Amino acid sequence: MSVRVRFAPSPTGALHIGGVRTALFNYLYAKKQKGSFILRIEDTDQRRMVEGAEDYIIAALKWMNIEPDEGPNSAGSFGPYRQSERKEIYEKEVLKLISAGRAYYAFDLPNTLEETRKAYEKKGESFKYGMFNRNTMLNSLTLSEEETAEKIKTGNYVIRLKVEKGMAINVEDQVRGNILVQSDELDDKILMKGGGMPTYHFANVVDDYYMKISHVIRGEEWLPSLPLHKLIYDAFNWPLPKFMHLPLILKPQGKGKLSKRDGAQLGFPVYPLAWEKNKGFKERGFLPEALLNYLSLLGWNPGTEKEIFTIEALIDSFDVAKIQKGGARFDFEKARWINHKFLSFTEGKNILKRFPEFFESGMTKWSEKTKLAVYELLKDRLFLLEDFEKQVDVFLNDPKEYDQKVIRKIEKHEPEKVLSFFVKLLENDVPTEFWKERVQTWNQKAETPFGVIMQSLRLAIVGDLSGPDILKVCNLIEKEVSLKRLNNLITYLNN
RNA sequence: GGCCCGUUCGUCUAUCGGUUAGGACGCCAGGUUUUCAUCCUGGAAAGAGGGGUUCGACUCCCCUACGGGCUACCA
Repeated sequence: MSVRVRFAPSPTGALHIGGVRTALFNYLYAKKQKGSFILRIEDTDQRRMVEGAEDYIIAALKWMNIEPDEGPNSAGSFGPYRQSERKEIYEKEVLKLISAGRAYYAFDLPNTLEETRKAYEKKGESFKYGMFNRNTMLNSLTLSEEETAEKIKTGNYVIRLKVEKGMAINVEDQVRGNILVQSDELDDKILMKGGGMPTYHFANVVDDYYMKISHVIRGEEWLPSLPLHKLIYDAFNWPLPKFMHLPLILKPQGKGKLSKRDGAQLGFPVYPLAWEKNKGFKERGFLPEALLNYLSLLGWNPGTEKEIFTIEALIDSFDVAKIQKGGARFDFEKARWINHKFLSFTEGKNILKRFPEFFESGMTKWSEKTKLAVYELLKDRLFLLEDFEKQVDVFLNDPKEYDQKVIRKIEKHEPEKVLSFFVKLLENDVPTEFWKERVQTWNQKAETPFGVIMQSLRLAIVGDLSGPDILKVCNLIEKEVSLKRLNNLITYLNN
C-alpha cells in the first residue's frame, strides 16, 4: 500500500510555525517513503473562516517549497480537497451510521445544553452528553419514530455518535505507543452539526478514509480525540491509518504553546510570510530551507551530531523513530544561527538573485558586480538577510557622528597628517592593495602606531571602529566619497 | 475538576542497563583580525523527587511533583 499523508489546516488565519512544522514532517515522511503529500482544507466552521487564509497557506507552502502533490490548487483524483465541498459524502456516510445504530439524531437546543453545562460546572462537575444521560435528552432514542421524523423535517438537529458503555479503547500511536481509554470517559460527540456541516472529527475520519490516507501525522493536541476517531473508524468497519502525534512547539519562555502573540512580544516571526501587520520569516530574511532545517530539529533529531541539512538531506535522514515526545521550546537565536550557516555556504550570486528585495534600497545605481562584491564582503556578518540593510549603510551614507573614544585615542598622534596622507593616496589613484605598504614606507620610523593609522582611516570612513576590512571598503566606495569623508573628519578635527 | 501525554545542561537534543552523561545554540575566556563581527580553541552548565527491579539504573516499573494538551453544533 502506498504512503499517503495529508496536511489538513483550517483556513482560520495564517499558517503559524506549528502548522508549518506539521506540514514539514508530513512532507518529509511522504518524500522519504516515495508517497504523496496531500493538502486538505478543513473549512467546516464557516464562521471562523478568514478571507485569504487558504491562499496564504498555499503561498506559504510554495515559498518553502514543500508543495502538495494533491490539493485544492494541485492535481489529484481524490478531490474535492476542501471539506465544504464534500458535504454529500458526509451526509451519505453518516446515514449509514444511523441505520447501523451507531449514531442518532439529537434535538436538544444549543442554549439548553449550554445552561446544563453551566449548572454542572457550578456544582464542580462536568456535563457530558452521552451514555449516562442520553436517555433523558431529546433525541431519536427517546422520541417516537413519528416525533423524530417530524423534528428531522425542521432541519434543527445534530447527529451524535453512540458510544457504547464499558469498552476499553486501545489505539496505537507510532510515536507514543499504546494509548488506552475507557469508553465511559467519552461523550457522544457530534458528527454532523446543525446546518449539515460535519464536525472536524467526522469529516477527518471520512476524508482520510476516502483519500486513502495511510499515515496521519498531526499535532499532539489531537491525541485526546484519537480514541474517538478509532470509534468512528470502527463504527464504519474501516481500517485505521497509522497515527503519529507530534510534540507541541512551546513558547521560548513561560508557559504554554507558542502563540501568535509571542512573536510580536518577543520580536520574532511566527508566520512564514507576512500576515496582517506581522513580518514573516521571509520578510526578516530567512532562507526557506534554513527555516525548515530549524523546524525539523524541533521534535526530531537525526541521531547523529549533524544539524545542518538541505531539504534533500532531511528527507534522506528523516526517521519516525527519532520523533521526540516532549514539547520543544522555540529558540529564535538558534534559528538565526542556522540561517547564518546557510548564508555562509550559499553562493552570493544565488542569494542576490533569489532575494532581490533585500538588495534594493540605495543600491539601485550599483552594478551587479559591485552588489555582489559588497555582499561577499558583508555576508559573514549576516544572520538574517534583513541585517544587510544595516551593514551596507557604510557604503551608502557618510558617518553622522564620530566615536569620541576613538577621537581621544588618535588625537595625540596628529591624525590630520595621517588623513592627509590617505587623501594623497586617493588623489594619486593608488590602488588600495598598495596602501598598506605605502603606509609603512611613509611611516618608516614608526612614529605613529600602525593601528592608529588604520583606525584614523576607519574613523573617517565609518565613524567608529566597526565593520569589515576598511581597505576593502575603500576599494568599493567611490573615490570622491572616500575623499569627502576624509576631509570631513579633517575639518571636524580642526574645529 | 476529569481524562490523556510528557519530564537529561538556560534552550534544542545524544544515550536504547555498565559512558569522565556526548553535541549544538546561547553565555564566559583565549586566539586570529587595523576594529567590530565572522572564524578557531577552551570553559562553566543537566538526568524533577521518592520508592522499587537489578551485581549495576538517566535508561525498566510504581508513586509524587511539575509541565503540557483535551474536556464546544472550534479545529
